[in-house]
Amino acid sequence: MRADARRNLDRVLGAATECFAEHGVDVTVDEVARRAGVGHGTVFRRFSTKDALLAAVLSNELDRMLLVARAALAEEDAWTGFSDYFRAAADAYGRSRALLEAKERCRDLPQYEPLAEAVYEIVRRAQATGSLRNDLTAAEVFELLPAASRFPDVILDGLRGT
Amino acid sequence: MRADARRNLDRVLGAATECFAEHGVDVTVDEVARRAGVGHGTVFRRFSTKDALLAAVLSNELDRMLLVARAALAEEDAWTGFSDYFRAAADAYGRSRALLEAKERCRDLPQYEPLAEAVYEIVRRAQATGSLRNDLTAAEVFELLPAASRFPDVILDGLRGT
DNA sequence: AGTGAAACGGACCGAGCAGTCCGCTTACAG
DNA sequence: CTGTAAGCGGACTGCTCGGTCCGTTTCACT
Repeated sequence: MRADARRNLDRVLGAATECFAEHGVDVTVDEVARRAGVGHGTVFRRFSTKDALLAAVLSNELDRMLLVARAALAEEDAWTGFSDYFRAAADAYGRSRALLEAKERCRDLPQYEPLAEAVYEIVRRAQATGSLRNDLTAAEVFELLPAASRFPDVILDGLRGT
Repeated sequence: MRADARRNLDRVLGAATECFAEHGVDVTVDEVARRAGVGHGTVFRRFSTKDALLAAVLSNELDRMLLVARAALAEEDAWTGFSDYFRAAADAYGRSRALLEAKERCRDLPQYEPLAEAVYEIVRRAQATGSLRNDLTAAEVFELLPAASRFPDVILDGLRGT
């Protein structure tokens, strides 16, 4: 790959990450291209559709979350592991509008399955010790993330076991 | 106003309420017109822009919420009043995507100011008795509504005072 | 320096949408 | 019953946006 192509690819991915985070999934490809300092034809050469560009950005986010999830499982205290991961995930949602709006889109990504499994285990473990209330499924717990991005302490208080 | 015009106006408002609730603010005017069983020219004769149509629908929702808020203030127990209103509001958010997506749009409506005042008083009263945690402003409390529409009990647990 | 392939980007296309317009239809007063 | 103004709806316009194409530029290897 030519050096200029590589540089432009990086710029496009960076610009897309920022644009999707700030303006959500409805941001135009033109806006991404402008921020990257390239023509929008260049964006479409690397990512055949706007959806492919979004998928690439989401993919990076999921990769990062998977690392955090693995670290949470390594933590010996179940509640500490859960709340660490929960706060990190809430923070990610708070930083990116796209993550909120494209939650559904993430299900098709290859990273989704392993992340879902790790997260399920984080929740199961915390519920088994009684530190996390057990009247919610793992999926339900993570539907609280948007709210938790603004007020993590309130939500974590609500989630504590009896 | 002619009888057929009146009937069509009602149909359009009803269809718009349903469409905005189900599909959010991006639903097309054509879709609303189709559901109402009229041409879309008819919609635009009554509501000069799509935004005016949305405003009319949101207006109705705010009217309903204002009644509920007044009832909550009439309740003698502060926490009961608060949680009654909070549950009702969460329920409204759960039923309507438009309410979530157009929260900002509501600020310009005439009903907003009186509703905001009533809601502020509901929160202030509950915080004064210590039943509602007081490290959040009224506005912040109601940022939790989207999450509360799914899991009211979790959120209310998190909101209870010490 | 010269050359060929890779990369670029803006002109262009088509779809979908908000909003307009006008010839046709229909309710209702007299 | 009839005249007419209110009401109707679909064809049309203008604009935005995703995606394509191709003439021009740039890289990198010799």
